[in-house]
Amino acid sequence: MGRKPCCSKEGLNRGAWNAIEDQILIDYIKANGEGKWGNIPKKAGLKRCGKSCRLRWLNYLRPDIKRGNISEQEEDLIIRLHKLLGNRWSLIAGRLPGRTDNEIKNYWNSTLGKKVGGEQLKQSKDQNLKKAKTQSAAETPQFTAIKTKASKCSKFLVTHQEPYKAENVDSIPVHDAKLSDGTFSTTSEETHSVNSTLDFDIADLLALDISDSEFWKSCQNNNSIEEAESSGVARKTWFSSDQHLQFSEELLKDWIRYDM
DNA sequence: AACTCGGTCAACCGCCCAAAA
DNA sequence: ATTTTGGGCGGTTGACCGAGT
Repeated sequence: MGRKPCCSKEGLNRGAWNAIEDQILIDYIKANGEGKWGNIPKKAGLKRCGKSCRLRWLNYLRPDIKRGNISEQEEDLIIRLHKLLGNRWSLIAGRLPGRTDNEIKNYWNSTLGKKVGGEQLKQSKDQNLKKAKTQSAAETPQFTAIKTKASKCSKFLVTHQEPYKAENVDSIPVHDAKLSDGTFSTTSEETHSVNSTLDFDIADLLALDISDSEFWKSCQNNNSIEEAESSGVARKTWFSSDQHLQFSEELLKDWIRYDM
């Protein structure tokens, strides 16, 4: 029943890699490039499963890997992205050059999770105290993090969750959100081309949208987009006439690594 | 010195999805 | 259209290490 394993486990080394195995793998990938992981053990003469080779290379041996000493800026970005994307470690890692999903996941589980969890607990206690004191109407969260399952679709239907009543948009079709060259499909001049290595998916789009919470809140408070705009709150996301998602340079710089 | 405990992190596991057959 | 395969992902495990007793 179920899938057969990626390779026969018999006669294969397991556990920690040694320096000789590392060197064999490095030499092989330098000569032949990444990919075809299943063939590597046989061709390189490694007694390792292909998956194990892939993992060792991607998480440890790759030359562009940054190790340890996660800076305050990186930490802050991880926290913010985690708030938006949940445990989407590979997506989060994709915004942190040189960091791997495994490293970020470990860092979160060992350090940040507790830190953030502790702060959230404190904040929620403070909030409850405040609520009890003021007896004010419960503050309903308008911009909750949406946890999605990883999707590699190229076409999405994004349900619009913002209180954006002025145009009465219930759903925004986003066509060909990621084209083969990594750009967005739109005719607008406002479009920014993004680095083709980015894996833009539904969570990214939602994350961008949620990031504009200040503007949408202002819309709700002012009951119109025009008043929100004139009140000086910067708008970071919008939809063009053909209903393609657009986003400001400011927002891109904030969240996304990109090439202009 | 010996032991326990908790934190860290590399590695493994099983599942999922898309591409290939 | 269906099955198989390869690769990617998040969750979990277990070895290792340092601090505390």
